[in-house]
Amino acid sequence: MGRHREFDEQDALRAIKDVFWAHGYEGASMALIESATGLRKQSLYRAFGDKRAMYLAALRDYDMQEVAEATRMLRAPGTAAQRIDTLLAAIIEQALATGDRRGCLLCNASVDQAPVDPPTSELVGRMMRRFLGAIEQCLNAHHRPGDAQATPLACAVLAGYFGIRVMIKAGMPRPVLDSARQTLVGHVAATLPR
Amino acid sequence: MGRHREFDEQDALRAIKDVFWAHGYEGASMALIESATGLRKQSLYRAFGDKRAMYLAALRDYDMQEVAEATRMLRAPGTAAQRIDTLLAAIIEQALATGDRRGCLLCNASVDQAPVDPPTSELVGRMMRRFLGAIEQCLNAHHRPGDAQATPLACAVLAGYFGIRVMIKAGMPRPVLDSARQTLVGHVAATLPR
DNA sequence: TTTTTTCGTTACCGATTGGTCACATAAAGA
DNA sequence: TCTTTATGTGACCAATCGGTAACGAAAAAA
Repeated sequence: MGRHREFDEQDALRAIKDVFWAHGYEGASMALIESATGLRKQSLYRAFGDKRAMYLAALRDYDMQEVAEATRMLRAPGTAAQRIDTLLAAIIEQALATGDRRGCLLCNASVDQAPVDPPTSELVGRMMRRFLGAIEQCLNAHHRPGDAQATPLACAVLAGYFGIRVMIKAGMPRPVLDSARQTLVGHVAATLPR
Repeated sequence: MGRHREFDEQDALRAIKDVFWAHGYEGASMALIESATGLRKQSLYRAFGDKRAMYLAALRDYDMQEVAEATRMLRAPGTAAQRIDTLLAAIIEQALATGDRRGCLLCNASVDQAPVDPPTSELVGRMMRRFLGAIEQCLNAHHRPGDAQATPLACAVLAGYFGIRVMIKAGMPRPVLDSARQTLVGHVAATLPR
């Protein structure tokens, strides 16, 4: 009994994610979300709850889609340094080629909502810890006894990742971004010889 | 002819900066700014222009106060690695001790307004370039012919700085922050032997 | 076919948004 | 002292904010 939803929740959530991604939480008005999804607010509220719930759902979707994709790149063939270099180079290249300044939704959420909204803070913390774990696992893949510990190095790589994302948003030119990337990757290669 | 302003513009600007710092651009309502400054909107609009102008003025004040302070720390006695370590340690310590999650206004502005507001983008770009120059100068202080180039290393240090600030906002625990700091500083020390 | 549930749409809600106008007043120059 | 200018205050503005109530229609179960 009852009627089925006419729109695809996944499609709608992806559109919602794009709006939060591009405009942040406060900057994403319900009017923007309506036009991005092609749906009316009542349908959105019924499907997802209030605006905050939509934001958290978008964050979770980002985790399952884009963060998972990055994690996959960290498991690709090659040395740890090569994989990290590939990931960072792809991010820089895509940003400069398309002029896309949305950056990383996890980074954006950390800066604009995590400090003021506890549920967001908790979710962001979980996502970041998992991403850190993926980096650590990547570094450990070629780890041999006697090598430097991977954990602190992973923290530095994570910081470098977020730093580069911030610098992209600030409009820093390619040489600066590439220098940061090369220096970071060079350090990884030197610390984990293989 | 004419009457003088009754309030101190510097004091008011500092209060405005604190509001944007803690709440971001969209999250900082004029009502918040009114109560933070103790002034009515009309006085604020007359003194500073519209909200956007207040934001840019706050950003410039942040540049002259807090960024200048950081730059000063990078000119303190000691090796380049020691100075950078002192700066990062102070940031981490202050954040964890006071629970202050406002982070760095330059970083916040890069993430939430630079991508969508050209004047902010331009100002943020200038500020970041100057900060990068300060880091480079710090690295060059003990630079000797034959040492690695300071410029790319400075880019990596800047990325590490912003990455740590993002990780603080995300609520990452002290060991993660300290690991990132120590790894970064260790790399600087190893690259610029002195 | 009838019943029941949820659908999508429209209209509407009070609150808040950034910003302006009018006005009495205080102060500096003549 | 008088004039002029800019002050601070409060009322007021349309627009937008996130969210809800009411409604006819569509569809699944009986």
